[in-house]
Amino acid sequence: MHSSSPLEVIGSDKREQILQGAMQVFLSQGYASTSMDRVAAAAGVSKQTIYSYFQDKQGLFTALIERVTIDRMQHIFRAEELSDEPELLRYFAESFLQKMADPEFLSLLRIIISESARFPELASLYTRTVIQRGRSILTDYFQRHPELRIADPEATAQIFCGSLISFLIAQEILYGKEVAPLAGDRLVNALVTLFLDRTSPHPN
Amino acid sequence: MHSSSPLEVIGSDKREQILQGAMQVFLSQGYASTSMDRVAAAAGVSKQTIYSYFQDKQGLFTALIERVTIDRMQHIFRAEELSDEPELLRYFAESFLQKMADPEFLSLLRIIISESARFPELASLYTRTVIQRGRSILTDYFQRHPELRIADPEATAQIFCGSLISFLIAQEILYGKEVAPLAGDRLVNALVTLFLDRTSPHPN
DNA sequence: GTCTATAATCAGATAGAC
DNA sequence: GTCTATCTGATTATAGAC
Repeated sequence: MHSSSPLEVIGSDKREQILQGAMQVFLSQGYASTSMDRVAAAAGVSKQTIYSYFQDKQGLFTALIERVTIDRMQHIFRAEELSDEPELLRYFAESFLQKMADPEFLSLLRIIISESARFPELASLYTRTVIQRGRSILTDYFQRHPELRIADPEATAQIFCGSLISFLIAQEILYGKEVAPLAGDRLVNALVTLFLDRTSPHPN
Repeated sequence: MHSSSPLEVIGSDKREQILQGAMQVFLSQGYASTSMDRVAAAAGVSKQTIYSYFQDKQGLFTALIERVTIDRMQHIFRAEELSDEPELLRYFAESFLQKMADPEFLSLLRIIISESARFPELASLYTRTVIQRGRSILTDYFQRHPELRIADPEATAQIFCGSLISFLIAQEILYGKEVAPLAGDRLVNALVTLFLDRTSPHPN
């Protein structure tokens, strides 16, 4: 650990290469169905090279998922500072839905759920970063907007985020797109309406 | 098939026995990590007996999941006729949450998501029975209650069911119970409030 | 019909050449 | 440091005894 190129900070190149290959295979095949041979082939290195960078299959998988989880979390909530405009509820829903609809994020969500029993610490990490984060942003927003008359900001934030996530699971993972299609626009409209109509009672 | 214990009526006994064993192992270990040896041991039969009732591992898994899906669906929506009382929204949420919180249902949901790529037809069946069913019950309800001013009943029904399902995923599968606990009562209250407050504007 | 024993394949992990 | 070749054990599926 004393070899001293100035830019060594970025971590080893081969390690990155292995993680890239591992990502392709693990995210599409799942943990148990992924063989180290396929990871080696996808990464373009030999198996022994993988074992020199990672202790075993579990170690590789854990390192990979931890990294992808942190990456995705930062990407989704990057500078997502909710200002105080009322239309920001809609903006949050739209951008949340759009960002989480990318294949890599959906694969991550699927594998986190799949392996939640075998790797509870990964599921817990996911909950603490992605889910908790989204919930607390909205909780803060509801607390700063008493005119929305949200009695329980935390539970309501869970409802808001949860309806978006389960929409993605149903449509994109469980083939709802083909079986019972529902446009994302309609979901966002219905969701925002549910909240915004509370400020101005209907003219009746 | 001529051994004649009086209780032989229940359809092939061995087939049922195999499915029971398969359920234990598949639902807890997932598809790829389940070996036919363990299924045989759990069912108390030999491997060859399994192969005489089912074509192969995929065939056994498919038959099992199809049956469990239909079973659970009928159990959850049994006589769940939504009458027209307004408090039925709360009753629906409570009973939905309670029935879906049982371990067998959660394991089924988890494995359906896990294997959605390898067994798309199982995911599609799940969507058509469980998800579509819940959504359409609520869609009908919203359509029969125009005083709730639901512009898009279908999308709104998806939001209602979705927030319940994702709550279970977060709390029960992704260790939210330990990391960021949130009581079911609070979720149901917040959810119902969101809908019922729309009928009677606030006194302001 | 059901079991024991076995075939053929493939997995994760390691040893040793360069 | 990286690769080729290999070991050990487990897996799916089948053949043949009773």
